[in-house]
Amino acid sequence: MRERPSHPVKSVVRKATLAVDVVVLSPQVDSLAALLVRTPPGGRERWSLPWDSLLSGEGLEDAATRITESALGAAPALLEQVGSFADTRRHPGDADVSVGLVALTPPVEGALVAGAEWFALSALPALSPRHRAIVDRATTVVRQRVDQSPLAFRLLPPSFTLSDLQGIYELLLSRRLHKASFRRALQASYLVEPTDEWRSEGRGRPAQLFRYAPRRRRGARRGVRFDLFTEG
Amino acid sequence: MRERPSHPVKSVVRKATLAVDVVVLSPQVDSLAALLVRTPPGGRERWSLPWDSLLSGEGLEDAATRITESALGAAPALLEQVGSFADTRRHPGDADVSVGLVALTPPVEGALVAGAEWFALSALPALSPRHRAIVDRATTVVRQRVDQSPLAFRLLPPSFTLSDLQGIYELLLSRRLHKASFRRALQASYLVEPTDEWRSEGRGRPAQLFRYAPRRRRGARRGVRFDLFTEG
DNA sequence: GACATTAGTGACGAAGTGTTACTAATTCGC
DNA sequence: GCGAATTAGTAACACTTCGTCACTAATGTC
Repeated sequence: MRERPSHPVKSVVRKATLAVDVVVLSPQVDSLAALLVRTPPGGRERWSLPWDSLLSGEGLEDAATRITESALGAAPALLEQVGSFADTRRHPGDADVSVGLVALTPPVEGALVAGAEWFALSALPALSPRHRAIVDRATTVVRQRVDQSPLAFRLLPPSFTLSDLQGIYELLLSRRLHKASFRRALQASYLVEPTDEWRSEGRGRPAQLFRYAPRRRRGARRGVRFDLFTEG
Repeated sequence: MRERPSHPVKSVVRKATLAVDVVVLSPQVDSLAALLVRTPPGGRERWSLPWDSLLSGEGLEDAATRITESALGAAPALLEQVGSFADTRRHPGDADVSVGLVALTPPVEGALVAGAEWFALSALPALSPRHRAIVDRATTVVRQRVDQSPLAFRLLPPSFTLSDLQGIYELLLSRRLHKASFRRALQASYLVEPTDEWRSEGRGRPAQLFRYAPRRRRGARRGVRFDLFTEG
């Protein structure tokens, strides 16, 4: 049995080098894309996630917002933590500890900051092992939370068609969804409301535009589901 | 400051004081309980979560295991990260950054380490604001993951009755479940298998003992559910 | 033996889900 | 102009899942 000092030896909190690493995601033409920044010459990889140290007194989400702005030129629409990492996988700045966050943003109009570029998630360049792990964790977390958090709506402009929305869900889950089922479930959820605008994309029938307008629903109160213990 | 000759100054990763804070949970008589340790005299609160700094080269889960052992006298059955915290809420060791983890353990036989004690989650003593936030986050995370991860089974001994299991789910979700529905869903999940032992608790019909023995199921592949956007 | 107590199951109606097949409104090619 | 192609949107059916009720089963207590 280990012994605790029975006395006021106030233990000192050790210091560690700490990085905040952000996976900025946005929908591209036909895939989800992550924003990477070019690394200074001399590093092992040419690209990395946007990252920085935590400034003193700064919260994690504040730092992630600042880091996103410095690479994207705009603040993200939503931030979520995806986990912390302190194992031996190498960080581009050799940080002892990384806090990983995922930032979501709809397609951005303005130009990116110099040195930043979008890469499809399925075609990322080489990243440091820790950054690679953070990206993988981010995609897992996004997939897990997509139906408990309005993630998909943060990847779209304020008004969107239901086909747009379904497309985002399909990107996030990387599988096809059935149109009728998707709309019926959406209807039942009271998450969107129709606007009186319609959009014509060229061919095909014009689509009605909707906006995200969640109404408080009475609690679901479902039983346990013993869902996907399938650790994918 | 580290410099690379002939090149732009490589930004230095700042140091921060870092703590690993563990919420150790175990089922007590009729509630979930968290393990707290007595703080050295002089602090603002008399109790805190078990915590420590990260030793150099140590992974977060390794640290959490070590910290749990030092308060519980045994390793936890399961660990999960619940989030990191760097806001202004006070930590008992004034750490800049906390990484919070939740540790699950079935009722432990041996004695606790001196200075450690179980408290029902619903009747915790005063904790530092950051520790309070970590506990709250831990209960939320546990509730969210209870049907995606075999959390409940880690709070039980290797063999258990289905009523035991249902009781754990009710503790974790803090609501009553219906017996028939619970068993039907469990049946469909192929997560447990019966042993040939039975347990008689005194009154009532004896119950068959089961063990956790998940069989790989074919993927569920359900549509999107637009579930609980009800941020509790 | 009557009763209380806990374990375990069958079955019914309601709600939810996957799918097919349809109608609607537009552009394109001719 | 007109049919084919294309995209949007919906009705309806079969089937599954879920909440609930009502029951049977096996033990201890009096």
